[in-house]
Amino acid sequence: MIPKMKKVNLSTQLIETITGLIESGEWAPGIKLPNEIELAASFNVSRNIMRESLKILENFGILESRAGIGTTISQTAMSSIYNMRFFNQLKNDSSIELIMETRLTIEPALAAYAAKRISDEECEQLRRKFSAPTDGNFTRRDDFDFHIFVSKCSRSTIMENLLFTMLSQLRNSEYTQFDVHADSQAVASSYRSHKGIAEAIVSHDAEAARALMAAHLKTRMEVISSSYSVEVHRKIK
Amino acid sequence: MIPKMKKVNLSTQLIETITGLIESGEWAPGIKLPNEIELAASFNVSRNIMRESLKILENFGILESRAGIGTTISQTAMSSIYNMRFFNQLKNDSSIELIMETRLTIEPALAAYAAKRISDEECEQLRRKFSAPTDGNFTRRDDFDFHIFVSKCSRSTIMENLLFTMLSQLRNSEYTQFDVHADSQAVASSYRSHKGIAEAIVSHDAEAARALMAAHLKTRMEVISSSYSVEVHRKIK
DNA sequence: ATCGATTTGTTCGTATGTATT
DNA sequence: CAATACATACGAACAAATCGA
Repeated sequence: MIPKMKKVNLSTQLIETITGLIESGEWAPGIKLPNEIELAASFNVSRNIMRESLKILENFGILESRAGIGTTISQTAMSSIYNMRFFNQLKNDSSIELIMETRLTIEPALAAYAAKRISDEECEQLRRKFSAPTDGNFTRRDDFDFHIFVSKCSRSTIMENLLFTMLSQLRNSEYTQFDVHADSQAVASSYRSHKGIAEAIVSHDAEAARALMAAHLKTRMEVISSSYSVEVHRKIK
Repeated sequence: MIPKMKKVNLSTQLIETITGLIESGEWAPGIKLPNEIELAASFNVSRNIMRESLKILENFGILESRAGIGTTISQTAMSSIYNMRFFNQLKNDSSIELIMETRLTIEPALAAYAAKRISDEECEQLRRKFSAPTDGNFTRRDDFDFHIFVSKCSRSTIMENLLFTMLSQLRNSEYTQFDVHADSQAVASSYRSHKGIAEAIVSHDAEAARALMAAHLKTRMEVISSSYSVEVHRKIK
């Protein structure tokens, strides 16, 4: 098995070089960069490659380009670089433990906010989900949908988006094959947990929703870590 | 006052068009795209513009390009698109209320994890911070540093990075001028809170650290919302 | 208000390296 | 090994935006 090195292309190298220059303080926020042609020359690449890199950095909010003016280093460059690193970490290096730990922190709060802020229409939707007889047809997709629905009712969009991103990671990860729902007993247990949480939310009982969600996630974490302690330590994707 | 419309350039439009095609299902994950020349022709742009857009989408993990093979839509395209949207929201549209609500959820947990996982060396650093006489010289920067330091000790890097990003937002926002630290009484109060949290952490008392951090943030939120109820509703930046 | 200088935005043509067959 | 298909990269040019004289 070959390590499968990915050859980094020029623009990726350039991006790292430039962010390094900014972090080291050599390129300070606010200063104006040389024009693209000079930049390309000094980095010894073509203007097109230079532009690709600048575009990506602009996309992250690190640089700002305006026609006729030039390119400047954003005043918020430092925080944008952290933004970028956060994004890349979330995309590539999130272990299942980290994700579950984060879920355990934010989801009980999301359930509590949902109980306080859910609309009447959303209550109706939530009731319908659990009135229909779902005998054995409870899938992992239903699981994701439930957690996402609750988070939407919370109106706390930062955490909602974070949860969505993490759940998408889990959905795409190797971990899915070890999902507790493979076990039919766990399926039924999970379904009951969801039903309990939903009831707490529609009756606007924030503290009950919080406690039930915390208990639900703790149970799932224990099942995962006890059954698959080895595999779980592997990184996602 | 002119609305200051920024002309969207071609690659930005292209990115939106392509993500739209993927979200609508027209371009499904896994399928191979036509080569760059054909793509550029069908979108009626030049190859360089096409490449700039593809590069950015590749950077977000939505597309995958390999020389000699072609460009394919990533299997994780859907979650990557959400990732991208989350990132953009966090970067541009986070209100102070949302940020503070999120901080109130994650920071007590981070303090608790820090109490459990802090190293001896970090304990020493934390003690030093509060043994020195900081008579009146407690700045907003110290405030940020304290919260960041605690989050680093938690070893929960997802929440740590999220917090860092949010604090950077606050630091760069208009809100800084309304900061509670303008009030010297609040400065002293905030410093005492930090000291108490630090003591709980170095003595590995997780629940005390959690409770003190929660109380600290709640106090600050109340000060902010009572004193500056109008301004606070404005978006950041 | 026009003109010219500067700089990014955009396009085309061409050459090179890499992977598949 | 050769042919093919493709992304990667480079260079030169024109268009459009901005600013200052």
